[in-house]
Amino acid sequence: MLSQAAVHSRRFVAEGFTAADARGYHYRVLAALEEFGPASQADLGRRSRMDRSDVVAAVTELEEQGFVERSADPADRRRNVVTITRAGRQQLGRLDRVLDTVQDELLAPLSAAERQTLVALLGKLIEHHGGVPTS
Amino acid sequence: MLSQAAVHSRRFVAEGFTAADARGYHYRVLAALEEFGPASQADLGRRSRMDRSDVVAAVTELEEQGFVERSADPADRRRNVVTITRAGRQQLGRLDRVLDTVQDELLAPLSAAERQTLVALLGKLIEHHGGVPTS
DNA sequence: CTCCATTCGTTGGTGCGGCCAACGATACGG
DNA sequence: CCGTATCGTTGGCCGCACCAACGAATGGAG
Repeated sequence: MLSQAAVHSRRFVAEGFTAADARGYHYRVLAALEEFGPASQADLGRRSRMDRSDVVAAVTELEEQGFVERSADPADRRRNVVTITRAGRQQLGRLDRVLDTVQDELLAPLSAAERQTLVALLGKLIEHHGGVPTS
Repeated sequence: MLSQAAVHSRRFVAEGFTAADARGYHYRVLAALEEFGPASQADLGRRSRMDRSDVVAAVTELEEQGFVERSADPADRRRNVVTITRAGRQQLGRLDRVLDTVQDELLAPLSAAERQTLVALLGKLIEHHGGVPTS
């Protein structure tokens, strides 16, 4: 079952993330900022498939850690423009490395060809169900 | 990413389960009881990979719904023997059908051969990471 | 037979991910 | 100008997974 495999995945990811003092939401926000550039929080939510309220919490925490900056949007005073900082990019790099390691661990029993096949199949599933292929 | 696909899976499963007025923990307990017969709660936890405390809650709820019965074990007074009832078996059947439907939905974009491949690959992952292949 | 370690059920708490409702403030279209 | 929509924010809920601690009971070592 997919959920079964996902449990192990989750556990590995959680391990690595807590070691890096971060959570999934943090990574998603940072990744979205790096990929699309500064954005409003609502945009971040849409891009990262997160609820607006969860974006608020994540951005606040990232701001406290100095990984992003919040500033009012002069063009639309409802919006906050969130920008990734230099430190944020470094953190993102760390988390990326964590994910790479985790993925290696997770896919350890599979050959390179099998990994490719698995990724392709999962990609098909995600795409079909309206997912955003986040690498 | 595996987690990505799992999200959709989770959502589908959750939908179906809430429609059937059940949760994942309930299904796991019922399935374990059906497969291995009456068992103590600690055994259920080991078989279903659940924490003892979560087993307590699940069994209590299943008992309220009349799907299982709790009775003291005369041979070991620390234990409660949990038994699945007729109604419980019916509920398990319903949930099994729900899962079948969900799986079809989830794997819709894949051919039969692809599904088989995916299942095989995931099975490999789960087994390698010490998982219990729960169908 | 007496301790000691272990097991069992139970209670209560933590954390993460995902979601919803409501709000005041702002923006925008008719 | 007024209604509608969007944005950030607060606060809450649920499900899954996990941990710590407890009293009661068991079982093995001495």
